[in-house]
Amino acid sequence: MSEKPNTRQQLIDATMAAIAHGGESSVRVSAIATAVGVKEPSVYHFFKNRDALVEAAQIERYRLSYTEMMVPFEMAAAMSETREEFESAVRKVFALVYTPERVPIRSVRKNVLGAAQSSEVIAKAVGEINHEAALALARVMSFGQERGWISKDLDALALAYWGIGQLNGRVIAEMNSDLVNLDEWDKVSVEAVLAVYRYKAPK
Amino acid sequence: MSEKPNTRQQLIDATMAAIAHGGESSVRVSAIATAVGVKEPSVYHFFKNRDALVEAAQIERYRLSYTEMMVPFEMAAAMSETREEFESAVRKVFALVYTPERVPIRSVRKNVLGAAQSSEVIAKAVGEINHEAALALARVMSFGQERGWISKDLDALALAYWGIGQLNGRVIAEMNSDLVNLDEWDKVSVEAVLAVYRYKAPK
Amino acid sequence: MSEKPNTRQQLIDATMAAIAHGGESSVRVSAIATAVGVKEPSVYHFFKNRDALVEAAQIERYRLSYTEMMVPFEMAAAMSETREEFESAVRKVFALVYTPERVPIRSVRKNVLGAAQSSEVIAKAVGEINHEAALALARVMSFGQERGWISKDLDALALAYWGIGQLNGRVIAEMNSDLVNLDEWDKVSVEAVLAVYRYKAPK
Amino acid sequence: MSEKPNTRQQLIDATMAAIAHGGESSVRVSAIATAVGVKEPSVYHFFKNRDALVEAAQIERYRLSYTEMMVPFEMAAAMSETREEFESAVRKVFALVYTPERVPIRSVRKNVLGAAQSSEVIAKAVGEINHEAALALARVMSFGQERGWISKDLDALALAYWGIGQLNGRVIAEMNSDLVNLDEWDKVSVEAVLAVYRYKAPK
DNA sequence: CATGAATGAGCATTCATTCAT
DNA sequence: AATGAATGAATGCTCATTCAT
Repeated sequence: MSEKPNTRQQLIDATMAAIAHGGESSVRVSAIATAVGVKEPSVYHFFKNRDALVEAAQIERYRLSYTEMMVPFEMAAAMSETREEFESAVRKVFALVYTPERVPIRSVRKNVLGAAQSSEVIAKAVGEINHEAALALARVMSFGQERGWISKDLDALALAYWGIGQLNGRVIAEMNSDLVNLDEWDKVSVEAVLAVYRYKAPK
Repeated sequence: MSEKPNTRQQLIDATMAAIAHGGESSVRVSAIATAVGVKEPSVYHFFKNRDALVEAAQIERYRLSYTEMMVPFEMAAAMSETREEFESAVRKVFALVYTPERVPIRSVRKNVLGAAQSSEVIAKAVGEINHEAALALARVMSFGQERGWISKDLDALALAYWGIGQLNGRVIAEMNSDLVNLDEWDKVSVEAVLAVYRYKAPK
Repeated sequence: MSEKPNTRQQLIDATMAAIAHGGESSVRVSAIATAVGVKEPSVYHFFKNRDALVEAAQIERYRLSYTEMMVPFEMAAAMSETREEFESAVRKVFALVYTPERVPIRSVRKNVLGAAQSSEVIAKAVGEINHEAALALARVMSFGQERGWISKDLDALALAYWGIGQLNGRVIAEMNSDLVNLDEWDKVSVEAVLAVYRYKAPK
Repeated sequence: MSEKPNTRQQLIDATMAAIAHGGESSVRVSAIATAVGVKEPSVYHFFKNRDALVEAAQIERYRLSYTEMMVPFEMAAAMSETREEFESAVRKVFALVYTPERVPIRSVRKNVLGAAQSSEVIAKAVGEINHEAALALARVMSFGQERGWISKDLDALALAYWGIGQLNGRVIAEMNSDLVNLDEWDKVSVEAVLAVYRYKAPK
């Protein structure tokens, strides 16, 4: 009893798949329509034009890449009682995030980020999503600062943005996973995170 | 002795400019030809097709974005004598790199990185360039490790890749420069770098 | 009730005319579209590409060249009662077929036959059309054999193919109609046909 | 010591091969040049333009297809002493000509014939070659007529043209060699030839 | 909601040919 | 005899988009 056509969502899904496959500019309205099993003009019932469709898909892609990622961090922090537990939680979250299965998710972000350059709308949406995520993470940072687990000499929001940036930095290493030892990279990253949390400003 | 036509290089230059202006998909073979002062068919004398031209240009763009960046770091390290001098050098290099004028350079990299997803050729070239840069940086890391300025408990190459990744992480903050304080972000980043250099593995 | 656009057939017709005029390679998609009164892209709405259009037209040309030719033979044979009448009918049919007005029709066939060499699709279609015609003619041959007007020592289908081949053989003479007496050629051909019908295998 | 470049002949050979492969219109000057190991401009040293090259190749193709074929017939006839020997010789020659190895040769002719339609020059050359062959064959016919082996009621030249036409007629059967029994076809053809040689005009 | 038919607006690409070297 | 570089002249084809049904 769930035979809803829901053509609109299917179009977005097909577009997301197309983008994942060949990049934004490889999206063909005709191909999307065919993939969903409708004809081209139907696409225009749901989206003003090709760009609107692509934007919707890109934003959806970016959003999905986050929701899968931020939740555990908030939870892990909330459940910690001591600095040791907190640090252990941080390590676990990063171990989870740096898992091979997450590579395509980062790939998505790398891609949408590139697309943002030529689309105001996407850039704006991406910025908002990033900020939303950063704010959520900043709350965790503040929580840690209050507990004394994170240095109060650093700005919580900046810390959050920087933390998210860690993930983006990994894509470069991932592109040469045969040349760099990703485990070592992860170690550097996690230790850097923990080290900076412990940072003390010189008097 | 500057009368060489060198049409090929001019075509690449014009394409680089076009990409910088409107993105990869905005490149028009005819426009490139016109810009260089030749006719379209001549483009095909030097490049198999439009894609080959765009690839050559993207790779060149990426390469240029690095050469402007890596040199000072190597020099700064080589001139240090003490840990204090080294750390001071690191701070200066990052201050230089995180300068507003460098934003467009990172933007280029973000962009080519996105393009790499749909082009094997570009992905390969980008990977190679990254690795070349990472190797150069790894030499600096090793140098620092020998001097005792950088922890020997971390892999030099991983440290290098991670260091380069810092720059990529900044683009996310740069997209919301009105919401995050970039100076704070830079502080987090630099302190993280220095902190991780000083890392000591637990016994 | 003649308001049907039937653009597809019109495109084939225009292409047939174009081929007849300047050969297969003279076909211009734009010219065809203009002739039919539509724009170029519409051509691609009905045919995958130029080649598909040309193929369709060539096959149609070949098919038409036959339908104009086979019918009378079947009728003539069916109406004969005696060997004399049959032979007289054969002479009349050949007289009709070898008429100067038929030269262009043979020319079409010669032409399509040449085209078949570089197109699998055309070759296949031509083969089928030939066979269809040969089968029809073979029925006439069998009919004649049953009546005792045609030798049973020869294969009906081979006779049919050979009979059709007579027409193809004439094109060579037609190319030098100033040097050969075509009436004499026709006489040889018809007498050969009748003579072979009367063939008796040696004991 | 036979290292003559003889580029000209090589160009013709390469062109003949190209035509055999994809038809006249598939000939690309660049491809021909590459095949021979020179650059395009060199082609223009030897031929005024592409058409001149193609014509030379087509005529060569057609000529070659004949020289391989006519000689044995003349010889066979000249060596006969009686009608029985002559008929036996005719059978042998046709058996030789209708051999599977000759199929591609007829294919060449079918092809050049098609090409002749769009080129005056080729048409003229083909006509001349045909006529030359027909004249040679007509001499054999006359020889047979003098000996009383061939009906004097038929024109020698027409007989010659018709005889050559037999070969052209076979191509249609050859295109469906899986559907027609070519041996039967050959039988029809040879018996028709011999029967027409024995033709007697009604008084 | 859906689509067959049609099109405006480009654009990449091919290819024969020339010419200075 | 050969060629690197360049080009004039087309031409096939793509693709987003519209609209009547």
